[in-house]
Amino acid sequence: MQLPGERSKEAQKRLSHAKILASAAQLLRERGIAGASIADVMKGAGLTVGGFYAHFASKDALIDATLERAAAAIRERLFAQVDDAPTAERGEIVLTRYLSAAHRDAVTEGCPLPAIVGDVATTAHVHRETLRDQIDLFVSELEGHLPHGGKLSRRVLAVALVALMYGGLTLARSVRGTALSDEILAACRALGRFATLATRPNRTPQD
Amino acid sequence: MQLPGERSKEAQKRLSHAKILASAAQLLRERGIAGASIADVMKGAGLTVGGFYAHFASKDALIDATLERAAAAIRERLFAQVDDAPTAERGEIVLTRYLSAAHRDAVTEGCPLPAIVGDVATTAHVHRETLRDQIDLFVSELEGHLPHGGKLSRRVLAVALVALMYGGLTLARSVRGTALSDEILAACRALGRFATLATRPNRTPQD
DNA sequence: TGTACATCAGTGAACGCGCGTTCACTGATGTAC
DNA sequence: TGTACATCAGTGAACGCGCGTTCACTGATGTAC
Repeated sequence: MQLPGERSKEAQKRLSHAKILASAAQLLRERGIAGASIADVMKGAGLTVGGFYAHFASKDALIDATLERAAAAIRERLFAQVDDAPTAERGEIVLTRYLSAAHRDAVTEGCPLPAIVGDVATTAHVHRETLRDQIDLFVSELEGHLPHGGKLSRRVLAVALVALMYGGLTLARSVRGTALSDEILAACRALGRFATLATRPNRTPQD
Repeated sequence: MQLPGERSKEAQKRLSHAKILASAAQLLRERGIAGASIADVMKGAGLTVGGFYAHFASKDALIDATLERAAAAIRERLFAQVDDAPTAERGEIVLTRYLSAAHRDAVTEGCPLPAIVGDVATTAHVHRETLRDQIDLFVSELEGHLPHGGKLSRRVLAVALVALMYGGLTLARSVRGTALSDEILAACRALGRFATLATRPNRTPQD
């Protein structure tokens, strides 16, 4: 007999699937595509290598699924409660969260872009479409939180800010532990703040 | 007898060394660290694998040397003749060159950062110091071409612009062939232009 | 100038290693009657 | 309810592959006398 929520064969598999994705999400962000080996991902899920292919058709499929998942997770955290703030400040809030020392240091819980984009730009072309979709989602959601009426259109500003955030965070992580790392985060926050606020200098916030 | 400029044993070795570095510079930028295998680098130099270790102590040493070389080369091209332009326009010139479709597409002759930074941020920690030095050189040289008196200090603006350029170019390459790719370049140019020009709105260019 | 020896850049096969993927097998769960 | 069979998630060894690195060897160049 099967109580709802108890382990049936199906439920057990779904649980394993979730564990694999969670393990992959951590390892992918921490070590990149090549560094997140299937053996390590499965070990992190409490399973062994061979079982992987009952859940995913290939490593590529896992990476795509993990990228989508991790990107959705960071979006949720970045934009959480942003609507509580006045429109004019929302962009800066997102920017400050993304370009924080906390985000730089908490690699396994953060944005997956730094671990993915470089490889996709060079050799991992298979993930281009998935990546494009996730960048689009990020840009669109950010755009929705930016004020109208700046000198740069909301779309242009959103696209440029995503590039600035990605670039700043990735550069800061690449020189982690040096003074330059903190400097990069601070400078990108400053430029971003300047762009989100000063683009609409003669306007009264109105919502 | 040995004419100057003729092939002595030493000169021959120096020539091979240069060929290896040139081949590595191409492959590194095109395929990243992992994609630039020693066998392929040596083949590109017209040599075979085993000879590599007469020139470099390890692959890591090759990557460091190549990164320095390629970074110096792109700096030279980016800042070429910039001094001929008025101070106020110099930042924008560099920005426009870096964030051009031509630079995005000519991967093997371009900036090495997109091929390197992501890996150094995740697993290739050995190259952190070399990378830091090259970022520093890039920032310093850019700073020297920015005007005084903006709302952001020259240093802050230079650091942020490097992050914006790196981020924009790498993102644009990662989604190469899509409409988003061109959009990213254009948006980053727009933000960069806005920051370099509009930061000093009430000043007369004076040099 | 000629000869014998030393040097060493470059060759190419071999090494150990970690990877993604495959596959015969196991054993708990699910189904048929 | 009990029994025989089917299913299939997960195991763990094995595969072929490409990698960085090593090493015995080659042969042209350089040196000593």
